[in-house]
Amino acid sequence: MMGESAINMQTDSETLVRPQRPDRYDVKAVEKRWQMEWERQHLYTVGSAEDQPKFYCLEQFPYPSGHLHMGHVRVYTLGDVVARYRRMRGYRVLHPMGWDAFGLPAENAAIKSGVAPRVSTMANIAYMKSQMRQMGLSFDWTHEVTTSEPDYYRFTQELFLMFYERGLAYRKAGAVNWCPSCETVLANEQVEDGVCWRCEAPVTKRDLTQWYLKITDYAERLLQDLDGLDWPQDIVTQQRNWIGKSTGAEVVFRVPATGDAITVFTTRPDTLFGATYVVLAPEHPLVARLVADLPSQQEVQDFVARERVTSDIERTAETAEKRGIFTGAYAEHPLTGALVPIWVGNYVLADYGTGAVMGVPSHDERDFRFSRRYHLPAVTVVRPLGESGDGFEVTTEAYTGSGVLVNSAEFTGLDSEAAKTAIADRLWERRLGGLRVTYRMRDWLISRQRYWGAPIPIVHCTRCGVVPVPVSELPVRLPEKATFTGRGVSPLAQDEHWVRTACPRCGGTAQRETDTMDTFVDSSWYYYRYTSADSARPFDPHQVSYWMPVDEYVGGKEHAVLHLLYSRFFTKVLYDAGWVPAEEPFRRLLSQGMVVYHGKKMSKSKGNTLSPESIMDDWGSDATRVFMLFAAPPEKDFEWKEAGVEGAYRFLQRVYRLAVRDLQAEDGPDGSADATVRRLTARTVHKVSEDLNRRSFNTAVSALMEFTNGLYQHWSALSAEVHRQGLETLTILLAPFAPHLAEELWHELGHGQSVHLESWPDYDAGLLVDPEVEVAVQINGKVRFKMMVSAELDGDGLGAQALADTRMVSYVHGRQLVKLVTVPGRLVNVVVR
RNA sequence: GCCGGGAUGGCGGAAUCGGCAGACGCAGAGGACUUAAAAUCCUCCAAUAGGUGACUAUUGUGCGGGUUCAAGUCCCGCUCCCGGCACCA
Repeated sequence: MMGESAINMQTDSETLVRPQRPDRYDVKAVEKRWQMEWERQHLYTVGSAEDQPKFYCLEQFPYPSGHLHMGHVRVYTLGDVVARYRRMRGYRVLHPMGWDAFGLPAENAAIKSGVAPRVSTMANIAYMKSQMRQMGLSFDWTHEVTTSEPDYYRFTQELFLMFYERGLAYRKAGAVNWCPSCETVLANEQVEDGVCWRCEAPVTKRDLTQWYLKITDYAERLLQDLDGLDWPQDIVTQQRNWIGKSTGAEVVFRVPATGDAITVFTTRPDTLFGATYVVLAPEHPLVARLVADLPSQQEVQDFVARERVTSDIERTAETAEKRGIFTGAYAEHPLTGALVPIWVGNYVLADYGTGAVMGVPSHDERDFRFSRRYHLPAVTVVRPLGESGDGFEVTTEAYTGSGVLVNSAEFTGLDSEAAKTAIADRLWERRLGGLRVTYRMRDWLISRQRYWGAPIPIVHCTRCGVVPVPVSELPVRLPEKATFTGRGVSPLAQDEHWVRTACPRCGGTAQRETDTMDTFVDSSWYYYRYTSADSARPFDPHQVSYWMPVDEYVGGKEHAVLHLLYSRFFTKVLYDAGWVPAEEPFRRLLSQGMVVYHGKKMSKSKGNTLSPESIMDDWGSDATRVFMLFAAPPEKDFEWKEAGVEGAYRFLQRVYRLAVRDLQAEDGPDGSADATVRRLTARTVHKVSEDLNRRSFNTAVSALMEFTNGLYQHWSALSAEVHRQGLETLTILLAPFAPHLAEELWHELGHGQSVHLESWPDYDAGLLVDPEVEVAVQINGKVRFKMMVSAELDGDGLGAQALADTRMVSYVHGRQLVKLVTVPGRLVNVVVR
């Protein structure tokens, strides 16, 4: 109650402060009117004319949190300008929107307030959709998808089954990332600096049997195909680093005492003769067997147990000490036959390479420190190229560079590169290893112990084991009621009625899988569903082959190795299954920067949030859009400034006043500025088109401002025809940026049809160059004066005219002309001595 | 440590292929209109020195070198900032 009256008072005082004036348009009324009109006309529903070239313009769909934030306003504005521009350029444009609607916040809200996730989600969607309408975004809502609805997630489940059939979905027991705050597991991509990407709680480890998607099978293709993408360099690099290809060799160390073999991975097989010990990760499966009958057994088991409870952050910290313990067992060096001790060490990662390394103290910094601490021997086997003779010996720090091999039997004298292959070849001959490529990327863990996600369509039968739910029985629906405790197990597991089911294979009693899928699975294929949102299949193959790939994808950088990597993986699997025609989903990517406020990223905890609705109320959607576009290039972060929106608002009002005045303008006295303004008009069309093609929205807006300034400057000397032509061109060019004002002006200009159905203007290329141009005259590289010349004047003529200029005399007097450089239309440089 | 991106007036930014650095906007100053203010329209606005002045000279794109008739842009060597990865064998 109190809040409401406060809001009313504010509205009243605003009306008092800002009364309507004849020289201003009523932003709110104009924007509202056209939003309703566009909707009535279904203006942005994709047309049926398949003879036009297609353009798929996509922006990352939001999680329906309840309100749009400034980041959303920026992405959707950028995408909307692209979509509107392409439509006017004659493309058939698909510009859909939908909801990434599964996720933890809805479930956490349910725990707190008792409102069912689906109820709060749907309410949030309704509100955010109204905000998008208020922004004047040209979405085609007939393609809307909501990932949490059964008619979407049944297909998410079907895709999971397709992955399962192709051997790309599997269950595995192991230590997994656990977020104690979200009470669920996380994929590797979702752990950033040891903390949960969503809630920033430190991630711990748990031993669980979980479902994975085999993204590692696609590592090489995901890496290779990066080359063909029109993506920003930093995103490509991040993906490349994440995949982390590394070329080296596998080396087998036999354990004579037990008959086992330890395989290690190394990128430096050339240093093999310097290997003086072998280290296993604490989690390595061989550890227990190796120590089984040794006196060290208890001690080693204690060490392993201790290391396994240490968190990843602690264990992988730069400063972490290298701890290890000798197992008491020995392995045989594959080429020298020497017995080397087998250690267990905390610095060896279980899930990279083979989970075991060879220790080469002289040529690896970690091994060097480890060997010093535990007094393990070191042998120098690589001599740097600069060093002469055999005297070189590693003493105070490891030498990790390449060079010439020493102390390496018959390989001595080879350079490192040659030795890598020579040694790998020898290992291969002896069946003790060979060349090998590994990747840093791990398989994608998709199980989540939460309710608000797509149930994994699997049944566990006591007789048949893991059985997929037949496609005909999809969707596996979420139970409508659930008990939300937020305690470590999926709420689905507590619903006995839901869990109990019949085995699809034998009909016996069975239990449903109670984990749901990571929401990144939902968002890995939504852009396919958009093309045919009402299809009875996951998507219509004809629509997909027509629309895909996405021509322009706009989104945030934070998804560089999350959504953008998963979607590429999904697309490759769909391609292999013959479901889609293209191997890459997003041809072109525009990754937009953050909107910063008071110097910091906006967040509730920092208390520096800005509400889009109040800004749009104050200044209107058009001004908000124009400022967003004008303030900075799209990929850069920018600081939200009230004065900046005000500037955009002023610009739009200025355009409006120009139109109102020019509509009443008589012929100027002589039309003497007609030619100038015709050229300015052509130049502006050219500039704005070029800028939109290269996504330089800020300079496009500035060109529109210059155009407006030019029309103001010359208005009294224009014929009525040029007045009108200038004004109509300005209105059309403004349409993608400020759609409401453009529409209003277009109708004021007497047109009955929407400006958004107009074609993008052409221009006469002959008008781009002024007949007279100003060229700079440099003497020895310094601009000394300028002169007006005909634009056609060639280099020789230009040089002659510059030298003949009276102002030239004082500069060249008594000096010798060394060189004359001319750039027609731009400058002359006279070099004298 | 490795990888990527960046540094331009008081501020956001522009300069697309090596060719007049600072477009456009914000802030600021002045003028017009007004009883006055706001709003609007017009003009000025890198620094330093000189000149009443139109102007002239010098310096200037993080720092130091280089290539070139000409460098914000290309090359070499640094500094700092932002982002990503990081005991990955």
